[in-house]
Amino acid sequence: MTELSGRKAISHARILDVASRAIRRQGYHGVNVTEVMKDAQLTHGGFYAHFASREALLSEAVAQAGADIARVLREQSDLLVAGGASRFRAFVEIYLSFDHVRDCDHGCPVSLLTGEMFRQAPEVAGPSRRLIREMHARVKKVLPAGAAPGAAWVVASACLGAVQLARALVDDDEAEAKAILAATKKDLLERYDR
Amino acid sequence: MTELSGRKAISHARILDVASRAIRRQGYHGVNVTEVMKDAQLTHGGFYAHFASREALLSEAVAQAGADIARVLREQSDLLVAGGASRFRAFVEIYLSFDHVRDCDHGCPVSLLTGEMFRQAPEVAGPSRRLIREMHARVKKVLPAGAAPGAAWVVASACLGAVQLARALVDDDEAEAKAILAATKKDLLERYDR
DNA sequence: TGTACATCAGTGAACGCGCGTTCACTGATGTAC
DNA sequence: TGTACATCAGTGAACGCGCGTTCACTGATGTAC
Repeated sequence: MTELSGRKAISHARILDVASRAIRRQGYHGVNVTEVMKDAQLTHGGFYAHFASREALLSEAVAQAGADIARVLREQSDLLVAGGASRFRAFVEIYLSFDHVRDCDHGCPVSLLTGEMFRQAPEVAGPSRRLIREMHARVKKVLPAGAAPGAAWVVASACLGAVQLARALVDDDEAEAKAILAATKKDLLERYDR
Repeated sequence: MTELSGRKAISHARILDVASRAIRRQGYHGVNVTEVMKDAQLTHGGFYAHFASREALLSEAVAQAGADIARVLREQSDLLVAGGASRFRAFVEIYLSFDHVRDCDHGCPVSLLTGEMFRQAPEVAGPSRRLIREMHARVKKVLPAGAAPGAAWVVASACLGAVQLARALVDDDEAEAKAILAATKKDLLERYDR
């Protein structure tokens, strides 16, 4: 079993943390072994004592990003719910927030990687698809009981599309990016929040 | 002015055609100068007589892909409309078709590139954003007159998200991919078609 | 109509750099007795 | 408690390959007279 407090395990976790941010900010192909190791305060030579290959790193980094965003969504959602919001509203407010569009490093990996998933090797595509299914399950859980079958996919599609479009335009026209988020938020809340 | 029937112009168009398919299938970073030139039946040495740099090619290839999909949508849409469909229904049926998910080479570049747009250099991001705006305008044009402001962004987001999710899952679970498309199609038609 | 010359599109070899991967080695930590 | 040895995590140099870019050259086309 992995000795979680061992020196090597600590390095491993630090590499993964760095990589899970890099893969979100720069995409699958933007992850650079040398750069990741440097950011984790190590030299690149030691990389292969931790991972069998760059692809193995990508695969673990995707999973790490998924665990990250699950925790963040849970924590922020709990806060909003404590303030009186429904679970559904909390999800929508967080996912379609301007901060989420802006802060790629800690954003939802589904919104940052889905467009490239079908181009990845099986070893990387597998864990990536898992994130999509987790997001789908998350949405399903917060939807009101009477929602149509398929509603969770509809909501997930809307959120994913809106965040991606906003991100693509934000540097060029911030107001338009915000308008996309606002329109989608309004639409989803009117239809599903209660 | 460009002599469109000249030998060089013909080669240029062939390179662009190849590149506009490659960029959709393989993404921005997947476009390889040597490979594109080879597929255009030329040697890679001649590339810089046609383009100032690889990025210049990407920029033109994006625009070419946009022109391509505009034509395809227009043609296919006219057929469906001739068969009795509304313009809105035609758009939704085409965009959310299984063929569109499968045939990346000739698919809508917005669905294939949006996730990576914010990571591109300005020279490439500019023409890319233009495609998003064209898609938005296209949706706006086919929406019923009374639609809420922002409805075009909502519809565009839904279509974009659904196609991307379906593409990411189709190799793993074809039925699920089809279910995503069907749910989104049904939802959009119920809300906006008449 | 023919000759000489200039221009043009494309060829193919080479260059340089980045990056994934390998490996001999070092210094620190742990263990046997 | 101390000594000798083994193991472990990380270092830093090097290798090999892919790929964007450059360039001298070739063969074809166009032009002047």
